[in-house]
Amino acid sequence: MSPKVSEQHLEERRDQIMDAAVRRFSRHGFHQTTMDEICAEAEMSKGALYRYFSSKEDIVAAMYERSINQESVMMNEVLEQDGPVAALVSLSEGVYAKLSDPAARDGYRLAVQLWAEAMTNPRIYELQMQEFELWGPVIAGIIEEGQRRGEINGDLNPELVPRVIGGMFMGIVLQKSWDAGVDVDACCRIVSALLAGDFSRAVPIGLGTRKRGSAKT
Amino acid sequence: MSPKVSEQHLEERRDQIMDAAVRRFSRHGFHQTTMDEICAEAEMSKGALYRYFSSKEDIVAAMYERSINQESVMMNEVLEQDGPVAALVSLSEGVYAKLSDPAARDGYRLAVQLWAEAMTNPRIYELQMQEFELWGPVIAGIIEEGQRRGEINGDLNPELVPRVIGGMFMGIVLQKSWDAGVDVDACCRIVSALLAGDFSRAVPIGLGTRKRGSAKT
Amino acid sequence: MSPKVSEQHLEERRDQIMDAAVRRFSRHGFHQTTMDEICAEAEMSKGALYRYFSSKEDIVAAMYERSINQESVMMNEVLEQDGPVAALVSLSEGVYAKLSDPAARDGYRLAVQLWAEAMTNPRIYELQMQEFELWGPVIAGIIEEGQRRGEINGDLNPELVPRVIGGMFMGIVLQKSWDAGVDVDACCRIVSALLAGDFSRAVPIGLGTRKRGSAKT
Amino acid sequence: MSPKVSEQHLEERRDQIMDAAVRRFSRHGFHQTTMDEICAEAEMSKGALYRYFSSKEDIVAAMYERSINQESVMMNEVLEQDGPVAALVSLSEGVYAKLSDPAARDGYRLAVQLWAEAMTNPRIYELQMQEFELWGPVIAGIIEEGQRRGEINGDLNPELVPRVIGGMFMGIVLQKSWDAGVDVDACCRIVSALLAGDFSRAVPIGLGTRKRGSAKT
DNA sequence: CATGAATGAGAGTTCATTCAT
DNA sequence: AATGAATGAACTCTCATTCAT
Repeated sequence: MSPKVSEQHLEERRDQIMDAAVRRFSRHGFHQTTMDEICAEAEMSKGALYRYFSSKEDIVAAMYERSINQESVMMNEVLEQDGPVAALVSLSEGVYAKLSDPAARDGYRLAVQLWAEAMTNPRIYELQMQEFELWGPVIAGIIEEGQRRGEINGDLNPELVPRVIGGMFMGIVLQKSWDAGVDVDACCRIVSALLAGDFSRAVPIGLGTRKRGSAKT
Repeated sequence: MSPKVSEQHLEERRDQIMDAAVRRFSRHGFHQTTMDEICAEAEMSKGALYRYFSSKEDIVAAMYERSINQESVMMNEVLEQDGPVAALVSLSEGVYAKLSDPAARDGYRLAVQLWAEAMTNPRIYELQMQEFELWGPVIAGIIEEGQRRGEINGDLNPELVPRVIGGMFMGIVLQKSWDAGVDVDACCRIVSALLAGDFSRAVPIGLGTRKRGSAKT
Repeated sequence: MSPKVSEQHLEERRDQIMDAAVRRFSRHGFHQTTMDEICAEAEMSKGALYRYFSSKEDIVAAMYERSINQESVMMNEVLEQDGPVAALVSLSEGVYAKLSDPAARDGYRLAVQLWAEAMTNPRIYELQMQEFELWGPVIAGIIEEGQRRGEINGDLNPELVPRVIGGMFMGIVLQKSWDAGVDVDACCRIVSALLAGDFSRAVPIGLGTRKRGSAKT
Repeated sequence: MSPKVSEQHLEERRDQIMDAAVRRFSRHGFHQTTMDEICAEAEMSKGALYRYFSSKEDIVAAMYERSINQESVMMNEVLEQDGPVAALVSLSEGVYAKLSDPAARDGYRLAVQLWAEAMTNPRIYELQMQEFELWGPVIAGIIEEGQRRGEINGDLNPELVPRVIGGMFMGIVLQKSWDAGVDVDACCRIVSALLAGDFSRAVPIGLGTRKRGSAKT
């Protein structure tokens, strides 16, 4: 019998390390953060840390796994909606809303660090792709449904729409990472307009048919 | 012996170094690239390199300056168009077209590296913002014009539309950096549809007014 | 609860640890073996191990003591023989025979590790000398007897003959440690020939006095 | 053109490092010696050292190569002799004579360290075998010649005689490493006696034929 | 008695930068 | 101007040993 140290304790320690690492990676960068700093931030000795993670890369991999788990849980909630376009907009709103939360800052700034890392590190790349696979097919499915219903432009490749929609989000995350002052809610409204076909009309006049702006009639 | 090295020679040497650095940063990452590697790639000694750049960061800064100069030249060309929406679409097409060029790969992969770097390095951050300032106001101007004409949704904050449109581009760059196989042209068509209000309609019914995608009638 | 753990239990545990350590030291080297590995091999916790031995060096010291005890038992058996040369040969045969046993491999490979260690570690050195003292005087005694009888070259320093004979054995052990394929029995025959004055004759002519090798008559 | 730093300078630096390493390895052991200590002993910075050797193992490998080169030069000198037995004895005398030189102490103590290392490290093992290949075939050749002439016992496997003769030397080296006081010259005389069939005679009497001891008649 | 989580000094190695030539 | 040898602080990771449970 091992003396205490439950499964839970073990998980807590790992979380403690990951949380510390998120903070440092996010604020100082992945490569600029030393293991010593993570230890200090986690209030733990080096030896202890290495008992739970065998390398810096390992910590990052575990972070991905943790967030993939959390996201896949969340995924199933946001889905059911009136129609494809509404689903898309609602999905976006959910996702952008989290960007507004100051508490999420470390998390999405970390993401940017890891995007760069994924370019160069096959293991991180693989995990990044796994995370993408969580969202990509869901959005692609919505698009296909929308195209069947005639609500979404049928000329567009449904496989690639997630790349554009996801890309839009990534781009906003990036800018929010640079500048906490970016008004994500307002950005989200622009995104929603784009998705709802409400951003522009090629020919302005026509008038009566649909009025631009918030006015309904 | 010539009394001084010509301005031109100096510029050529700097370019030679920057080109080498772009290749290494792009392929191996900014932090993973050593000065030795840059020297080897540039076929130059350490001493020579340090004569032209006083640090790794300095090379990156010079890269930004170089690309800012190039882009501001290009800027003035793409502008004049029939109307705001057409201008937007044309701008996008120009910009995405470059992503398709395999020769540009090192360049945009470098960009991703620097985005992460800008998050933690004030000097890089400043330069990144300068680059953004090149495009942001231009797009904002187009949006305002579009809103005046009633062609673009007047509810949207024109200051933030560049963030979304630029963000979309960044997101595609990121994904193209990860996977060279991404079909950027097809993505661009999706972007154009979004910008042209041609992506979706909230109400599906075929009113005949606007033709949607492949749908007949 | 029993008031105290039996002497026997204690000895068993120590043997269990030493056996595990022998295997690891032998296969991976003394310095390359970690306490963790010994624990794993001994199927025992770190805490338990440290209850029986207070350091890595301590384990090695105990190993020496154990083998010194075993050898001194064995010593008394091989001794009585017809004459000094026969005794020497018989002693060698006994000792080399053990090298042929694959089960002894870990043991003699460990020895090589410890020879190197004895060079720099005074405590190990002391133990190694103790082990030598087991054999040295015995062989020296045989030599002196042989010299008295006129069977062994009287010019040779009897104190040093054990060094040469023992050295020969060590050298074979070393080579067998490197290459399990070495034919120790054949080597032993060479050793016996050397000891019996049967290796060479300075003058080749077949004087008939002593038969050489395969030569008949 | 590189600025100074001839081939010779480069070789001197490498020697400087190897010499320092020999001293430390020999006196404190291979594993107990840190790179810092080698640097200090070589009066050189860590960075400088790593310019010449990319790892601790690399230093050892270079040492082997250096000594293999030196030995193979020496090899060709000692060879020609009156007959096989004389050649053997002369070879031994040459080799043991070097052990008596106090200046050689670091070198042969290092050897012992590496013997242990070779057991466990394939690269070192390979080099050790290479070194053995320098001597082994030479001695084997002498033995075969001796057997042809009837001067050496024809029953003995000539391939294995080098193992025994070399082993004898290794065993003496080992003991000299432990105790600088060992009288190597006297040991060498014992070795010579063994090789010359002058160590013992199975049957003591016979008398007149050959008298034991230094006396000629 | 036993456990194994925790410690932290220290190992080998790297690399941006300097500077004598 | 150019060279590349030299520097040494800093890095990631290891491991013998301790001790609360």
